Amino acid sequence: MSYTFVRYFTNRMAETETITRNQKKIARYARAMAHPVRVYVLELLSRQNCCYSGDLSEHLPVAKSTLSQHLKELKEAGLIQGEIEAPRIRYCLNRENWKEAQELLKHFLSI
Amino acid sequence: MSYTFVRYFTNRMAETETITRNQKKIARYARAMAHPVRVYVLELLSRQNCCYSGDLSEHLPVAKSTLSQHLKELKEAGLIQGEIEAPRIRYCLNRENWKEAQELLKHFLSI
DNA sequence: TTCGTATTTCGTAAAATTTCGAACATTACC
DNA sequence: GGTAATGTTCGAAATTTTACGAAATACGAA
Repeated sequence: MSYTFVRYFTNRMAETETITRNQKKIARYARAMAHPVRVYVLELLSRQNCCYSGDLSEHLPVAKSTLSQHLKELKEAGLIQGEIEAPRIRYCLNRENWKEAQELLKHFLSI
Repeated sequence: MSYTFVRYFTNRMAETETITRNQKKIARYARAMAHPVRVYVLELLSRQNCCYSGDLSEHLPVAKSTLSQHLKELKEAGLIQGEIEAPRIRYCLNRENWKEAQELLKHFLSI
């Protein structure tokens, strides 16, 4: 059970605050997924390992600067990471955090 | 497999628009879950069937009007519903839409 | 009918999100 | 050193979100 790697306070409310750390994390990840463009990007990245901003820009109906903004937010949420490669930047999922988001959200949805 | 009740365009991109209907739905549900208070409420409701606004208000560190606003957003997202009962209002999950959210998000997270 | 309880809606304000085009960075190649 | 290719950051504007207290609503009970 991979769940054992994430501690859940949700059942015991084992913290002073009524809203737990995990609930805040869930909200944070959900916020990152709260835009169609970002859902599209995450879905693409979890299917094919990596992609370039240009690939996305070709298909998505938003300005490059807008796309860049969304990528920045996914990066700030910890869900993706970008590696500079020549004139381009290669974006990949941040597997570790993606896994945490999976576990937290799936658990949250399964209660 | 309950998945058969939700059609996924995510693999085939079977629509004219690059962003699919389901990706928009996922973003919409994620947005509803994008605040700690709303995560708390959803988690409580999926654990115990129903609750009253007052119960929540007692525990959460927000003004009643703020809580009411969050409940309204969950209602607008289709995730909860409120039934008038005496002077109070009893909030429950909207099981049908909650199930859709579960299926869409879990599938999205499992790709 | 008047009062108290439970909760929402309104008005308002601050902060965050979303979007775009223009300007700026970085590197590869003549 | 120029120039093209690929992206990001900046500046600005519109919209949305979040939050609160005060006022309004709805209803049961005295």
